[in-house]
Amino acid sequence: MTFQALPGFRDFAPEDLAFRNHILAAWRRVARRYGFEEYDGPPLEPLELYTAKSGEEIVGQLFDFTDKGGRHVTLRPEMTPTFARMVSARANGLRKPIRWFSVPQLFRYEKQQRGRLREHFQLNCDLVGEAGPLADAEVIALAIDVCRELGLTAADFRVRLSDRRVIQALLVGAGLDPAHHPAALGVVDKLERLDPEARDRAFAGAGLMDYIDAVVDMAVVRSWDQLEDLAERYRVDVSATELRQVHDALGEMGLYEFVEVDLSIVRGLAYYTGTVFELFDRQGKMRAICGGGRYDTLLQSLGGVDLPSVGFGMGDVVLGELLKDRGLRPAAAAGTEVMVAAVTAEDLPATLGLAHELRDAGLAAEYAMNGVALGKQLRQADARGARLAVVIGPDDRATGMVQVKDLHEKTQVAVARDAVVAHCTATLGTS
RNA sequence: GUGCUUGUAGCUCAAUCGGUUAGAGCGCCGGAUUGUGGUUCCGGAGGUUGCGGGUUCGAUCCCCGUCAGGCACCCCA
Repeated sequence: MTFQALPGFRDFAPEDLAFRNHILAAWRRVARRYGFEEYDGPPLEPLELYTAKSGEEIVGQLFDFTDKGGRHVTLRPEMTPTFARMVSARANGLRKPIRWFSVPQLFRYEKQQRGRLREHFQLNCDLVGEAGPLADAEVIALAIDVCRELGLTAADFRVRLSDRRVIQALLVGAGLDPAHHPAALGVVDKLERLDPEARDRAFAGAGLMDYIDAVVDMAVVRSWDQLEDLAERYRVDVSATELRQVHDALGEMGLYEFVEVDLSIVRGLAYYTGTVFELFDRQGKMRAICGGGRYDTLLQSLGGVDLPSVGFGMGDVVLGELLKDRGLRPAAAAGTEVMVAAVTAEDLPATLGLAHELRDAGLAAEYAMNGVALGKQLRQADARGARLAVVIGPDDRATGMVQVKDLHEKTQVAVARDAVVAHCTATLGTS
């Protein structure tokens, strides 16, 4: 009988967990750098938390079941409802703007594909209580800096920046009734993946055949000039003030090269009210690394407090694939700092004593348990990444000395037994 | 959930038209080396060819089913 992990779920062997921790540590470093505080909620939530706003349809995408108390529960598919609940309950007492982040493991019952599993870790950053465009720029800058922190450059990824207020103004200018905007946004969201024929079918399916040109014209806007031309053609006032301010603010931060205005970005979720953005790899062969935007009415509808908000989510799967693709997967950290080696079986008790003293001093120490030849033990020391090896033989014990080898510098010195721990601590501390 | 496609050692791959005991590199283990490491040399372990069934004298190879991965759809955290 053999077993394997469920489809879409991952085992994390030490090498894999080291990589995951590498990503999550970068998330936390950068979020704290921006003054964000970490929170968490339950991984299991009442099903109603998600069906209340999204409807029963999403149950098909959830890991839900009935618990022994008869409650209908589900593994959390997203963090926003939990976040809304927690912030709403405390909003009156929290100084604004509220900067909170979380690194939850989220679950979704969907057929897995590359970059999309049934479980992933996601950095969630939300800034609540500030309606101005600098809040939008702040969270976008955070997302960019996470990627930079991990070694990615402007040659590797970009932010595609848009604003639903601008999109909707253009659609109104083209004569499209606001009631049809959600359908139009739904088509725009997948526009770049469709060939002309499929595109026409999508528009027909949405009942928007008469607006194909208008919607496509809007979606191809990549510059201020194009935007102004379009606004002029529709004789509509599209100042795009907020979008320009977000863009300018990121430029002031020195992040201009990472950001491109792109009105084809609309985001699938209905609750975005202003700025929307996504991070993509430059080659455009992967799914989005990160997505987010402004949602000024969501907290009101979910938690009852009326506060403007902006935030994003960034998963570990696509990001990890991009890092691996760019050779940015770090070498595994050394597990052992000092290998204590015994020359003969009679020396083994002495190695046990020294290894434990080293461990008490906070160093990662190991010794060979199976009495293999000294050369073998030193080879093990290399394999384990140890910087130092301490050799103890009968001669050393007779003289009260040990031999300390620096495996990187290829040097060896005799050190008094009583001074070994201090010697190792000093050597490792200065490297 | 639907369609297409792939599945050989821990990893990357090979195996003639369906034909003898399924091979190689890397990795792993051991030895050369009984007080000194990464190189080198020698040796070894490791396979129900994803799993189950069918066709055939004979199946890694052809057919069916199933499981898993990939791609597309659906959906988008």
